[in-house]
Amino acid sequence: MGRSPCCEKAHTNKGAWTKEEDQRLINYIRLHGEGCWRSLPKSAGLLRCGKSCRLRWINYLRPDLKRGNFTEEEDELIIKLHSLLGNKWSLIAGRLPGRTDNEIKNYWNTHIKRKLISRGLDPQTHRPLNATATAATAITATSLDFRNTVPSNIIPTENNIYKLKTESLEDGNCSSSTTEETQQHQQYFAKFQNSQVLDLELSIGLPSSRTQTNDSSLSVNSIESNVRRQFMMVAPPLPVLSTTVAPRMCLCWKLGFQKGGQQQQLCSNCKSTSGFYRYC
DNA sequence: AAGTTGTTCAACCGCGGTTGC
DNA sequence: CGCAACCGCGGTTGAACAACT
Repeated sequence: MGRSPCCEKAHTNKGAWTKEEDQRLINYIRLHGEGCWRSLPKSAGLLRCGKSCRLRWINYLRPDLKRGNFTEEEDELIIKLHSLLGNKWSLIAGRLPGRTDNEIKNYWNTHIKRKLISRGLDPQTHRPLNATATAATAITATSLDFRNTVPSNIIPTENNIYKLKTESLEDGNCSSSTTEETQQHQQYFAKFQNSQVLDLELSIGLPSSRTQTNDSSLSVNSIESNVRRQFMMVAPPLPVLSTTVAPRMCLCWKLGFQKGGQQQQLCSNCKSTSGFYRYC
């Protein structure tokens, strides 16, 4: 025996909400709070599916919604977050107080896509539209977007750990060749080196089968496990961050919430005892 | 003024993970 | 343990409106 159905579809309204329906929903949530969407329509006297009530409240009626046009700062933050998270609208919305995932998704599709194209960038990959495939994969790896294949400059080591090949960049020379690919990699890494953005001893690791299935950290409701899952969602079954070689990565700082030297970037919110760095 | 095309965004749909029975 | 509903998410749709011809 399973649960009983949430609503009788034959007796539910669809389409645009009326002011009366909105008011009923607002009044009910003011009195009883959010949640229990299944029983809400009946209790509130609404001929709507619980799912529809939830959507209406979250996307339109919630009192903390910002409304109005997006600011330039919000635009840039959305672009930055999208380059890291992909189409994870709810995660992106979590970083923009007063904005909903639906609103950001619509805004992305109607405005930001065009904005990026006008800048000569692919809105999905954030790479130059005319970039070569090899250069693109290098950018992909170093910007921690693992949705594509591991590029040739990421070299496998033991235990499924992949390392970025950087030794040829330390003295500014390429020991193997001066191909266009290498030059592009050099330029890209040099940019990071100059701005002290990334520790080039960054390692990425493929999650082992133990980590994926038996690691107790995945079964507990910890932030660390959530972050692991989020990375995996962005990039299954591609690499997740490994902290075995100290990839100091604080997203507060990466997203522009913090300033200063790299070692000070790891805010207390981001540090975890297991060595994994949180979103915060 | 009327018709056509483009844009916006609220709402719906279907899927995957979770949870109650 | 398996089934079925719940919940939340991302993709898509379509009505309303604006801009253009």
